Amino acid sequence: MRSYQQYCSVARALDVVGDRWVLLIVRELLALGPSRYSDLQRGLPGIATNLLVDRLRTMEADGLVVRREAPAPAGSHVYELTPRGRGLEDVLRALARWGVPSMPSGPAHDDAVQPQWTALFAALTLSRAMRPDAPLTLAIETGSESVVVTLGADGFAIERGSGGADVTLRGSASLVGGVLSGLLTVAEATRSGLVVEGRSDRLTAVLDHTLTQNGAAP
Amino acid sequence: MRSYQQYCSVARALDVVGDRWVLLIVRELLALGPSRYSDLQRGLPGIATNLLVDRLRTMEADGLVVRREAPAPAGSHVYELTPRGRGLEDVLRALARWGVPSMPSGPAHDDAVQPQWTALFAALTLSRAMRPDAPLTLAIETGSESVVVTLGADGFAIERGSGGADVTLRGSASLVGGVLSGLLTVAEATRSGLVVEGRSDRLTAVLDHTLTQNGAAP
DNA sequence: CCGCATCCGGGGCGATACTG
DNA sequence: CAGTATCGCCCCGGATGCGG
Repeated sequence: MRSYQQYCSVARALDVVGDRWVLLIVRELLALGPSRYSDLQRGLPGIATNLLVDRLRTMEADGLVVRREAPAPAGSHVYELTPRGRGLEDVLRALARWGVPSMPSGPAHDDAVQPQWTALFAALTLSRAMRPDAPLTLAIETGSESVVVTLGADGFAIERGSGGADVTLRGSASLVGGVLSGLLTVAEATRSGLVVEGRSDRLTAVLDHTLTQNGAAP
Repeated sequence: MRSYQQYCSVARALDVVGDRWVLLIVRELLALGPSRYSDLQRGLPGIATNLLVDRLRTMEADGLVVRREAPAPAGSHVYELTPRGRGLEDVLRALARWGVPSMPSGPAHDDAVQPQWTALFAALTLSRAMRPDAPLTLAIETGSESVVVTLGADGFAIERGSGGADVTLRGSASLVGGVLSGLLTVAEATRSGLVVEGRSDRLTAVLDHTLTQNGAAP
């Protein structure tokens, strides 16, 4: 991106992350951790292949990602966030929160829907409210795919699959998102077709804690 | 901006604020309040006139700004943030913080430098640490222009000029910014040429409070 | 002078095809 | 699987013009 040439930390930040797709690439890497090129393509429907490569190269030069040899047997390599790149978590959290009012309308007919996006929203907004001693695993199933989020006070992890979670949320992405953002209560969403399995009490406890935290502290 | 067409609140947010210059326009309106077209041009060196109009129209359609008749005698009109637009304060705060590591190098030879940018940084990062009963007015003089920031627990205000503030910071933007971001102590910056006048003790108290708040809270 | 509108050149971006 | 190459378009930047 062309620099704004302004000695302002906001402008400087945008010089690096203001380019199209950059923050969404960070989103994918933050959600799913070290990822291969094709994994990123899956999570970024609509991106052109040349742009994905371009962005990854630039982000590597800017110190946001590193390209490493893949672990274990795979002969390929993976892209991974650096600490500097992970520092964008606060930016993504702010954007994710600000974007909430545009979500209740539901996905347009040609919008892509992927569960790790909802999972990351949960991780970004709920992780801060976790008790240090009681992590929570949450399965999110929107459409045919599903992921499991592990929420802890010290961070989070998201993995594809649906292995034994404490709670499972199954239904349309807007219902699941509505519950996670506090716009809908679990009871309301259930009435609208959301399926909740497992320890729903633990989920509502975290949601309540998050809401009071945001409502009380200015 | 072309939509990402992803049902993700981050992508939705970027559909609205991801266009070039949009967040910097928000920065200017957040810093200086209702502004005329030419005021915005002053604060956004490098923007083309057609782009500024384009962005303002789009932002108006998206509900970020409103165009009002100018108050008092002026026959013109002003642009003002809506509550939705002001909601981007958290996004700007996160970006401003993330951009700090790119500031100590100082402005490049053709970088623009304007005091309200430094003032907004101070407002965004320090306002949260203010005691409810003790607002602080801070004059910032970098180069020939100067502004006064009023920091309160409930918000902030920035005005051009230099009328009687509690504290005055005069010097290069990187020294002033270094102190405000906590990278330099007042003593260190003073040794490097920063001039501090007035109640520097009240400034250091707020800075200390901010640092401990960010250092302690996870 | 302020607040735009118009025009034009260049580059970023999007879609597809192709290759090691 | 992980990119490279190509092409067309539209966004962006810079300049100029113009009405109130």
